[in-house]
Amino acid sequence: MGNEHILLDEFLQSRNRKRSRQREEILNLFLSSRRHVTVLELYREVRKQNPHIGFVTVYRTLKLLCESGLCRELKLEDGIARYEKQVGHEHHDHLVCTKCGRVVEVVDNTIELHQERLFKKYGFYPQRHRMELYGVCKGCKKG
Amino acid sequence: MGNEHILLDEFLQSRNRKRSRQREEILNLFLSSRRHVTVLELYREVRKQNPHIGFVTVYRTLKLLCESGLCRELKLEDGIARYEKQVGHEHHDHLVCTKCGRVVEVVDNTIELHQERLFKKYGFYPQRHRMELYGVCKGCKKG
DNA sequence: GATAAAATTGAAAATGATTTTCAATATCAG
DNA sequence: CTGATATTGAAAATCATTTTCAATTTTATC
Repeated sequence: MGNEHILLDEFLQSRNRKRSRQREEILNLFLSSRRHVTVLELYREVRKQNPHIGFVTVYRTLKLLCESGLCRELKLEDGIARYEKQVGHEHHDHLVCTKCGRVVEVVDNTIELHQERLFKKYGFYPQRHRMELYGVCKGCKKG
Repeated sequence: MGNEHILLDEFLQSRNRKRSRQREEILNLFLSSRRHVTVLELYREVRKQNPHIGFVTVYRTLKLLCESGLCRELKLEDGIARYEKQVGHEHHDHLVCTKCGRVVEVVDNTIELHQERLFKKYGFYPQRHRMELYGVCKGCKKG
């Protein structure tokens, strides 16, 4: 059993919630799916393996994974929720190709620093931020 | 007639589209409404003045104003479209209070510069970006 | 000014992602 | 094992937004 399963179990325990076969399977497929997966994409994977698991359960499990800290929800311009693994992944922002949809994860420490300064400047207690850069990637510029 | 009405008319002309009483009224109320107005908020204003103007017309007119460059659509974490005047407003990002919903417009040239660098670094042609900072404002920290 | 072609309007219905409902089923502490 | 409690899944509800379409308005042209 992978580390993530242990973390999920601990989370469930701590909240008086229960394990289930479905959650195990969905977590497994989530972990082996591509980054920035949508609910529908993951559901299709799940259904291949176990057609008895419902769409709503995938939805709910992804939300649960976000609560547990294993997963992070990402909403780009199209407004559709995408989910990315959190464990073993540092904070990062996203660079998105508006032609092919490719998503690159980026970090810039100077930007991070200046974001903190903006919070301070306006007297805000910082919680989180979102930064997305939209452009056309190398491949799509040529094509 | 304000400058914005002239700009809208020119835009409509250039696209073989037509002026209308509704568009005039909606533009007026949009211009005098608070920044970051939602469709519903603006619709309520519109209805006060002219109950015959429909909800969908307000929707469509705001989209039209965005096309014309008079207006910019903004989607924060809640996913509800908000609209802000573009004319006479420089580019800016948003600092949002997660308690009271207050929105502050911010600019940081260093951040802008480093965003450009990120585009360059990954070989992207830059189109636009979105940056939102979420925290708790001074007033809400005390309360 | 009249007119015809084309765009706009508004009410209702459709859409599409997400959430809720609820009865049946599964989990787990004791 | 058992009862209390959580989860499941199908269907229905939600909610912002978009589309449809017949009636109306606008505007270019006569």
